[in-house]
Amino acid sequence: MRKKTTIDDVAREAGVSRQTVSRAINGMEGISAGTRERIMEMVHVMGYQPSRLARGMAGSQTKTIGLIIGNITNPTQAEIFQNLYKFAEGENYNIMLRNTNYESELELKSVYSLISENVDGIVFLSPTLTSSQLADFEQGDRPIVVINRSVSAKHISSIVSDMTRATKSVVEYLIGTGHQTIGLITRLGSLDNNRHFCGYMQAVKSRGLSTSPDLVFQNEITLLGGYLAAQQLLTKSNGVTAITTYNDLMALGAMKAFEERGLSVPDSIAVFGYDDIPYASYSTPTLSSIRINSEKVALYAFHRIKEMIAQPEVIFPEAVLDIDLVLRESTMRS
Amino acid sequence: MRKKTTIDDVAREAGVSRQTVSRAINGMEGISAGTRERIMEMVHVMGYQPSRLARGMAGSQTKTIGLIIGNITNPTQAEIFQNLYKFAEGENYNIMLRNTNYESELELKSVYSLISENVDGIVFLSPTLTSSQLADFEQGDRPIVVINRSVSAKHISSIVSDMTRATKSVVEYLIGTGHQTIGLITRLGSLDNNRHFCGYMQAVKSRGLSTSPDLVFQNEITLLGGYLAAQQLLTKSNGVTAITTYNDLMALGAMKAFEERGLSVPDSIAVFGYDDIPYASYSTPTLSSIRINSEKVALYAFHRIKEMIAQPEVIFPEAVLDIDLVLRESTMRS
DNA sequence: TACACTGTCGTGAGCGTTCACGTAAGAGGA
DNA sequence: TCCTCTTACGTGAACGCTCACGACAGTGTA
Repeated sequence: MRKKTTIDDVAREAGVSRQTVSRAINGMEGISAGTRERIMEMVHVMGYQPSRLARGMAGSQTKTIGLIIGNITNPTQAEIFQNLYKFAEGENYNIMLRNTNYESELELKSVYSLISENVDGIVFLSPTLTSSQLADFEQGDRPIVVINRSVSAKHISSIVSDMTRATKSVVEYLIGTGHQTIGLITRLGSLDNNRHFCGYMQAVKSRGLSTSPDLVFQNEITLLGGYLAAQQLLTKSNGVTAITTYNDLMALGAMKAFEERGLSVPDSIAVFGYDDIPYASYSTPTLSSIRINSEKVALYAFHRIKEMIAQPEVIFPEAVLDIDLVLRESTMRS
Repeated sequence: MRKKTTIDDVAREAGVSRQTVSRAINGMEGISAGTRERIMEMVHVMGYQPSRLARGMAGSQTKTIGLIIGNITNPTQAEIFQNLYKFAEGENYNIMLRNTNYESELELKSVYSLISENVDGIVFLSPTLTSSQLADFEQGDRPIVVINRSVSAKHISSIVSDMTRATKSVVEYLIGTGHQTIGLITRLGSLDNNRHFCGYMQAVKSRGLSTSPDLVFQNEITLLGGYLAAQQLLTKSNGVTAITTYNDLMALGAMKAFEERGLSVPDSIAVFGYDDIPYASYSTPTLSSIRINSEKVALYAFHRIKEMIAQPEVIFPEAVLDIDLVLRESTMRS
């Protein structure tokens, strides 16, 4: 079993002290250009790589940020992770992932587990916990960035793509193209806390359309969830001619249910998704959706968490990101 | 800034030594039931959580395994990760993810970065590196489990779902239903190392069908990759009536290209996917595919890596997992 | 009584870094 | 010459655990 080379090995070989090697590899001041070069050369030759564990122990930061994610198989969340990972990797940061399956208990537990992992900060990407739950709990002063939720609390900062406004636009668009009865297929959980539902209600009310519990269907945020919700919708004869869904997966599931019942999309029923996942432009019919710039979301989140780590006392304002309506076949009126 | 409670805090409060607390929380021997209970009570009250960093420093293991993944937005890889995460979480193991975008240089770099992270073992889930590349490199004696590749080397063990055999079955099935000219849409990279291609060739040759470079198309393992490959296929008038694809994403992309050209699937051209992602049963037409039991793959990989960590000298045999043909509309002959 | 053994607990060292110092040599000014 | 300041290093401690011991009481055996 070959021993790992340590900073002491390098120091001995280079004929300097441990601390000088540290200064060299961390680009600190108080070292001459000559010695730095000599040390870096030696580092390269010996294949020395500093241990993250020891660095975390001794230093104040671990250069690791935790990411709590609802479900990594969700294409949008996966894409945000991928982008976040890309940025983090570029600055030698580490991402420690926690997959919670949207279970609120597990999400809370994950926060503590990440803290025991000594992460510098936590990014929260899951719609499960309510804003007040997030604001309430003790996170040991570690900065938290919450994506897609407005949370106002110390050490917590938000990055939101305004789903309420986006959904309002969607519903208004559907109304504008002549739809009078619009159904809502959304995620499980309290509706008060559901930005999708809120946007829907705002649009429906402002246009004076009828709102009925018979138009709202909740299920899991998956293909199957959308499929089941749509089946349920079809059991009610409520005259729905268009639906807005919580995300594209639910929309695609719903479209399958409609197809199986011989209902053509968009002629019999129009379907509007959310997230604009890659499948949305490959389905039949192609799916209208809301485009989220996941790279931008990730970039903002990464910058924000870094800022918060560097300046723990500063309170940062909520960042709001643009979204775009992408119109495709599933809502085209012939 | 509230200080974290350490093992010493707990020891002082419980009136025992540090080591006794360690014995209690790690379920070690040499401690009476009474003291253990008293300590655990105190641990709970004080909300003590051992630091993974310190454990890693002091102990021989970090309880962390690295996972090198080609692309987390790929549904199958995401699902395998999710399952691996589930098993790992259950045994208080940590997964450290590396997303490589199939770039071979990044994959090699990731191995070293994971080693500097002091992981106990590495699981490799990406088709990019060849078996010999994997077998060759120095991993500092850390055990490696490679999924979907046969590698025979010390400290490296394989879990494969036999893609060669599965693809052979697919092509034989297509031939059995009357297809004479079968196209192949597969990933980029050398074909020698491509198990999909090998299975295809075995079937085609054994049945005495024509094999031509005009029947093989390579592109990225994505929806777009499949779409582009299919477009290319359509430029050649090669009489293809069925294709087998490297995965479902490519199949779905290809189906879109066929649809755009007015070719109906399966009547004009049959399409067979691979992986059986959730969306395969929601597309129009639904997609025939190969089902991989990703939970089983993850379970095997996790057990294997644990075995290898525990018994570094033992050489484990390759594990081969079953696969199933799932027949759906995209290959139904009317 | 003397001895070995077993169960329960404590002690010191060490993991590989960074941090807050201390120190020595040389430059510059009065 | 003496003092101060700056540059370029080195030194000990600390981070929070585990590991390999050592110690001490109680029990059994000759």
